Amino acid sequence: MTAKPAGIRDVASLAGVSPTTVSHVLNETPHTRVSEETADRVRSAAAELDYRPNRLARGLRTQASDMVGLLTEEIAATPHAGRIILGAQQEATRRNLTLAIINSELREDPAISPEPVQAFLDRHVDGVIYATVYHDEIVAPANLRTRPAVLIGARDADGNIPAVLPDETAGAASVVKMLIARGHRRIGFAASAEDVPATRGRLIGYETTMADTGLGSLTEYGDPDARGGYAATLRLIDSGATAVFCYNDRMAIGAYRAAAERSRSIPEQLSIVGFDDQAPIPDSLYPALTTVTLPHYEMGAWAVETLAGLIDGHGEHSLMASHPTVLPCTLAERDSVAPPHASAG
Amino acid sequence: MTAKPAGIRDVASLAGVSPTTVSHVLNETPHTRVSEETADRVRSAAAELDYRPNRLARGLRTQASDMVGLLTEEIAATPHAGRIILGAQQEATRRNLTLAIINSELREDPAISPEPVQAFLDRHVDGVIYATVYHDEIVAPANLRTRPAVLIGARDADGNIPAVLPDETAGAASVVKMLIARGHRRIGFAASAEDVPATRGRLIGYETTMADTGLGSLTEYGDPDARGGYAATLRLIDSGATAVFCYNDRMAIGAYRAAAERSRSIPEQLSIVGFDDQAPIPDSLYPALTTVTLPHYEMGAWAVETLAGLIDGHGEHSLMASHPTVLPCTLAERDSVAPPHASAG
DNA sequence: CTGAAAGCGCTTACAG
DNA sequence: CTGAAAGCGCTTACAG
Repeated sequence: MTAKPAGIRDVASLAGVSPTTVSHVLNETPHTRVSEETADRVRSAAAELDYRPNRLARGLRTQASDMVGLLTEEIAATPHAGRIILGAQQEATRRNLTLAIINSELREDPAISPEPVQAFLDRHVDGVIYATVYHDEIVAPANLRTRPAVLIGARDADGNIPAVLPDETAGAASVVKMLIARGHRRIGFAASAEDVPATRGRLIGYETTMADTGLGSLTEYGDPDARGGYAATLRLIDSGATAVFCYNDRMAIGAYRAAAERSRSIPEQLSIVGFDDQAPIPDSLYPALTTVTLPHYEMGAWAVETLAGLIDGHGEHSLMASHPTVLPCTLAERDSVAPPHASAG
Repeated sequence: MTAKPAGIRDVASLAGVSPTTVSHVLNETPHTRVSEETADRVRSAAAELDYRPNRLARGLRTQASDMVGLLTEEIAATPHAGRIILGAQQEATRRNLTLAIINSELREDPAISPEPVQAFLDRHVDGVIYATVYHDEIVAPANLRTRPAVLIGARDADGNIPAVLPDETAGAASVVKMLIARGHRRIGFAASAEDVPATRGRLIGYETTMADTGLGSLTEYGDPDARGGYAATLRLIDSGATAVFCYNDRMAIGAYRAAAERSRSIPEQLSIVGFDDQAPIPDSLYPALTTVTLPHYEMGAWAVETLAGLIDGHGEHSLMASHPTVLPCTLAERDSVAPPHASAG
């Protein structure tokens, strides 16, 4: 019963045709006419034997493994990595591709290490995705250029590899606009002084939106953690802010503490907004934190989709590579925002 | 220059030997004597051509893909999944295996879905790992039994598949022992009423250790989130607890709030301990939360190691399957524990 | 509309 | 100590 699984010749002999014909029918080879009757016989033979083509054998022959490699930079370092992987995996399954994963160490160096890439190439993956969340630009090793590739979270220094990034600036702008629509005027920003794309993008989004609306900006810097958010928020409250927009959710944790210390109830007396939608923070705070969700799932899916296009040769490669694709961050409204209490400012 | 990569025959002709010999040398085939001189020639030819054996071709021939599949149940649902993947991936790389990942949906049903397993089998993976964090027991689909398999986070209902689990009970016990060693007597447990292995194991660890030490247990139930921890801790404080051990870190967030509300400073007037070491909670709280780290990385690595053993046929399969392997949870001591203030109790 | 034959790049009895 | 030959399970020109 659990004999060895059926091969293409088993199907062929059961259907009374040649393996060639079985291959044509099952793969729906274009420009190949097979009579409907024959095709039906082949299909039922395949079904009866529960024939599963050996993907390894096919790969050897077609020089395509139907496998894509995802190289994550220090997967464990970011709590969001899971959603990138999930997006990539689901899109891969949708396209009948298998997703292989290798983790590489987090590195200061903006150059991608060639070893993990080589491990994928040895596997003859059809393409590779490199996912990072820390760099502006990376420089790809030579061996990565031998195959279709796509970047998540960084752009290619040489401008040859398509990349996808979250639209941090628009995300921050949407927060400020929402706060203004609710009636806030004195909107403080608890910024991070780290020099990474996220800090710059969010700060720009905040500042330009404030300026565009004729509002003065109110920025205090702190470390991008609860302690930094606490200190920055204290100063922001003392400067008369009715709403505090935090660089990230971790800072928002500290903002809540600062509000409690200054006896400001949230959201009635102080509105707070975070960024990242980093589980379990927003739902662990009381009231639940209004924040911004990063398009991690979407970036993962985009990467596989784009890679598949490159592999199939629809490569507007150069077009895409010159302008990184930017995916929207979406506002996740929960309970930490209300109109300002006193009409300050 | 970027001509097609060297094949085994290129190496063979450069070294002046047959492909057979190249294969023997490079794979160090046992029971095969090749003169050192010839072997050296082969190795330098391979190095010179930067020969990388085609793993697909080898797999077709040897009927082994050197690929293992990791099936994660709703990878995105758990913030810990990343470390399981990391452990599995690193152990796989160490063994020259490739890790493929497929996510399956979270299901109430304790039966593993056969489809994702089939997707792996079509790929001819050498073995599959099924990782879940929610079930007691799972029932494996028939197609999983055709290949070496290993479970993370659940045991096999039929007792045929080796499994690995965190030692929740011992982890909880170690917390209680530590608290007792610090001088606490009235140690409260903020428990969860959810019926999953983790809730049961931690409660048992708490209760038996208290009982073994002749201490009465002090348990309050709540939802396993910040709000639940808040309510339970309030009751625990009112019952005179000098230390509160929370079922998980999310409850500990609420415990901190409860302590603030009752004007108990942490850790001087109230010690708090969590469980899970769920980033970014412990370091986002002030003072930083002492908690328990789950062996996620280790379970991932164990799974690949065990699977590799099964694949190579060192299968004490049945022995292992009957008794799930249990890996220790380790105490992560930070700043939320101190000796009790007043010698209560 | 269908099939015989070659070949993808390896490994492995087997023979010498 | 070394090599010729077969074959893993497919796909794909090519021929008819």
